[in-house]
Amino acid sequence: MLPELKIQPLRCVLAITDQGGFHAAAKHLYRSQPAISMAVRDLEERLGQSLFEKGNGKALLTPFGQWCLPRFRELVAHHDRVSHDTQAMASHQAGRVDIAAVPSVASRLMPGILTSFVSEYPGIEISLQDGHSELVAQMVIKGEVELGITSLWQPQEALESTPLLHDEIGVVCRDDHPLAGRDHLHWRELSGYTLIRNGTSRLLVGSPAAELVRHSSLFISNMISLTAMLEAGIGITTLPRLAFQEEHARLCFVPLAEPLLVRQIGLLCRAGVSLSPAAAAMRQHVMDHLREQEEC
Amino acid sequence: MLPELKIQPLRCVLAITDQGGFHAAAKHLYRSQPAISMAVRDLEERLGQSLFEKGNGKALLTPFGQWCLPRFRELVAHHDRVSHDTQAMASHQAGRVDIAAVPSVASRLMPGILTSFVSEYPGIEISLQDGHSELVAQMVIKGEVELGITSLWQPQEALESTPLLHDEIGVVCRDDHPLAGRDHLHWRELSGYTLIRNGTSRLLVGSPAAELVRHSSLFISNMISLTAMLEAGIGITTLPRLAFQEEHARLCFVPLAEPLLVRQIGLLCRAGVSLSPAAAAMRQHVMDHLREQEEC
DNA sequence: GCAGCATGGTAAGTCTTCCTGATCATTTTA
DNA sequence: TAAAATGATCAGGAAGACTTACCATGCTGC
Repeated sequence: MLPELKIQPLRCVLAITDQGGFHAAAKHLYRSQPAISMAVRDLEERLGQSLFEKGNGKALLTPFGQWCLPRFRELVAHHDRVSHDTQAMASHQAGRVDIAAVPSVASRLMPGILTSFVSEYPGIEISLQDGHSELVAQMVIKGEVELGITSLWQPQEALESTPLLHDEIGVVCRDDHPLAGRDHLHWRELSGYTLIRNGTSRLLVGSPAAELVRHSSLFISNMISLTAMLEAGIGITTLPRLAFQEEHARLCFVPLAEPLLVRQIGLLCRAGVSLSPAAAAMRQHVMDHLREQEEC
Repeated sequence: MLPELKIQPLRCVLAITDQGGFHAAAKHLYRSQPAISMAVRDLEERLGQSLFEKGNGKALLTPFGQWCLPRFRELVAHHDRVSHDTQAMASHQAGRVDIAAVPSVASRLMPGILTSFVSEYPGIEISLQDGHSELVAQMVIKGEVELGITSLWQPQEALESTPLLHDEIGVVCRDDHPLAGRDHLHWRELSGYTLIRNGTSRLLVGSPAAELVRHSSLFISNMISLTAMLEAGIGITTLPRLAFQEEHARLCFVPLAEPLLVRQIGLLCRAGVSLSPAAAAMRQHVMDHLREQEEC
């Protein structure tokens, strides 16, 4: 019942009126003039009414054509808008990525990654939030964010994970601590010192060093409080190297050599659901960026 | 650069999500299932991104697809709206006609014409205004109205006229006037009576009866005033039969037989410009209506 | 007045697009 | 495990759209 109006013939009508003739329209649309004539004739047959006056050699709109013109113009404009937006979205010139990352990654890695990303894809909106590793995984699963960067704990059904880098665990203490200055440590050397647990301490679980955390009675989750404690010389703690804030002059990081503990940092996304173009671009960018950095 | 999005493939995408699958969409659109697959694939290639998840046997939108869906839906809805409105306008189910007519036609003929017209084309808006014959012609020329119904004076370049009916000129007088009751008159019989001129008196110009109006010293343009004068017995006048209001019981109309004077009532429209669908329908309706009435 | 140049319309041939019918690979259901 | 249903793929044919070439008409300038 409803005739299917194609966009091109409508564009022809607009071009004819705007350019003032069939020939001019043809040149403007990079078509031959008969193509324009035929498109118009076909459209007129579809509508059952003439759009242009016949007979006189000029291209004049009929009243019906005048009535149609603004509607056609609107529809074509709408089409072009959708086409343009869709194209931009598909080609990573627009869009939005929501990312979650563990605090260490968010503060140490993301700034560099995002700097180059925004310069490469200026149109993409980015939202970055941090949370501890389980929270990150949960947000990805629930779809609150498209990408998560966190420690890879155990493989989960609903998640697809890509390893990004290894982050070694070490001991953090004040620079006047007896252990400071060593270039590596055995876990047994820590016994006897006050160990402050933190959110990353569970990385020791399952290793010989788990013994240490069992005997620790201090737990500080907030990183700022933790560093304050360490700077005050209250005790020592274990941290992945990434989580260690180098800008604290009085603190130093000593890798744990025995057991050699690393946390695997990886990129999470929902399994089975493909990413939005913007997120896919971000994922690729993160991987490229880290691989590049590794090579340096 | 901008890909030309055709409406049908977009409709396919909507149908797939709404009907919950390619097969269901195919049935819904009266197409074969491969047609749907191919339309989607083509669209995806055009956009450079997938709209549906691949691999798992189900039709699930990708995030990009989800982003596109509402935009596609809007565009298709817009298309259908334009298509529907255009169709309605073209098939006389909607639209607008502006008409001008001389007062006699507006009050005596138009009511009957418009009654049947509005019942046949309920969607068409109508505007009717009256004015003397030259004004009607001017309004048509200026494009203020599309159609005019008036006395055909002299053919004009810018106007295309179609004769509709003949309207004979006669004498109007009070029922106790010596001339009342006659079934026709010779112009000479009027001499000696007080003749009141009116807007239609110039129809006598160029005929032997022109002599009469030259000696008349009363001119009344307003029809209500004129009839009041006639009812008061102040004098007689000449009028086309259509302009004679039969509902005035004390007035009677006597045709002028010598000279036999008629005014030609005709339909005017601008030359060289075709009518809007609604106006074309009205024009046809007016002609049909009067031809039908003539036959009765 | 007539040649030359513009307008748009028409016809035949070619190329592309779109659709169908049959068939396949995979997953879900009984 | 057989059967049914999903979507993907391929070959062939119908329909559309575009191009080249030509025609009819109206205006313009000498």
